[in-house]
Amino acid sequence: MTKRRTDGLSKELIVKAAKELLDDGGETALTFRALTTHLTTGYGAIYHHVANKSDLLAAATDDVIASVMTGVVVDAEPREALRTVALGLFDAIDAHPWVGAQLSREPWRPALLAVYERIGGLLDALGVPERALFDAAGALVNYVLGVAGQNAANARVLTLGEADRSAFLAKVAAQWADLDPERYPFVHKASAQLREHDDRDQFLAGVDIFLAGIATLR
Amino acid sequence: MTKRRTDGLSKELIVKAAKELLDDGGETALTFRALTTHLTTGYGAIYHHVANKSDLLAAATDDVIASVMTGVVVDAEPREALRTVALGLFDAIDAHPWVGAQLSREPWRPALLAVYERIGGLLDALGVPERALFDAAGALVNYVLGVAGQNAANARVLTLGEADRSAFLAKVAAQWADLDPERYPFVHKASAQLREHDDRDQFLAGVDIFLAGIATLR
DNA sequence: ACCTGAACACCGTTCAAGT
DNA sequence: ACCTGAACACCGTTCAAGT
Repeated sequence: MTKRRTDGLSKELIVKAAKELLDDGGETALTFRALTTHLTTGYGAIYHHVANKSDLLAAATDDVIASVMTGVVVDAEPREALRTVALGLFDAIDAHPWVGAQLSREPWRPALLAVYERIGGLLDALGVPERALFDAAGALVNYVLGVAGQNAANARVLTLGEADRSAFLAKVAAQWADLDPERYPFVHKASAQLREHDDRDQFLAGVDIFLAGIATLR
Repeated sequence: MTKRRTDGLSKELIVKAAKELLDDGGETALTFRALTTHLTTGYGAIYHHVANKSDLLAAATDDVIASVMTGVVVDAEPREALRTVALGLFDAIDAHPWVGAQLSREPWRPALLAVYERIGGLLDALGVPERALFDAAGALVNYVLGVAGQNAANARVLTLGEADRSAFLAKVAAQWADLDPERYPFVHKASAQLREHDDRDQFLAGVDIFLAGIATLR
């Protein structure tokens, strides 16, 4: 009954609106009701362009990953390029935490395909022998997505309730420190480092451990 | 109006029922309605023992991980024990795919704490220098959970629609093979290995790459 | 203290009807 | 072909009322 859209709707427009809702309010903010308001349209119009919510989330994820994959410069030598690509993914998922949960859902989607291609290609350029290339790429991709997803989960918790990162870390670190050193020697000892650590640095340290391990495959 | 429970309800009983629903029907099968039927009780009775659905999922996850951590034998030398623990987690998440999505949600929960303690302790026993221990443990835990989660996502897809694993892998491998070798040289080449690979073996190969990388930190 | 179940405020998705 | 919005079949959660 209200006025009809004059400009045509499209999947791109819907995905763009979905990304805005997700970035602003997290995964729970993406509802078809919010979308219809945002786009001043009806449910059917949206369903005419996307199959369902899952399809919409996947398309939004593809979008974010694709822009990382095309945006990152890789004219550096393979080792440095790998670190750059990994950091690019880390930062993108940090900026769009909802991507983290999505990536592990449908590994055959364009998003992950591009990631495998880029990382596999760079490992090849690094001189990893062909027989080990598939396993090495799989392991590295999974590490990158695993950490990034975990980090995104933390980011989600922070935006929801907690005041700020350092206060949150201090709280968890205090819990770790309070644990019985007899039963939890490692976690107890690690509490100080937990409080002070930088997620990005630790992520990169892991990438380096990986690359060092891969170097032994030669 | 129907007859009242005579035996008392408890959080343990609720968590047990939740695990059964999750194992049988996946994440979507866990609803409070299904729980009330399963336990022949009302909503309020459940909410009297658990705070909300998220709390219930976390408790069920803690349960699964705890039984892996106590069940796995670790009198082997550290390197072998690490592989055993990693495989135990992999198999548990494979058997309970819903755990995969949960683990990355609240890293300060008992479940992840126990994992960090075990893996950190074994890395310590392996001789990783103290300054590198925190980063190494973080990286390895994230790798293990990342792969396991990804694997669980695949398992979820398989139980939902696809006939069987090899048919599914063959389909995705065919898609990879069809890609333009100019644009996707790595993925195109890797399609044969994708079709034939064993998830468990590839997972262990990744753990070994990691341990090799960690060995260089000495 | 523990349990019951109607009710509330949401969801995703469908579909007859419009242009 | 594309869009509208009422309606349907679900959710998680609350809460007055019971024992």
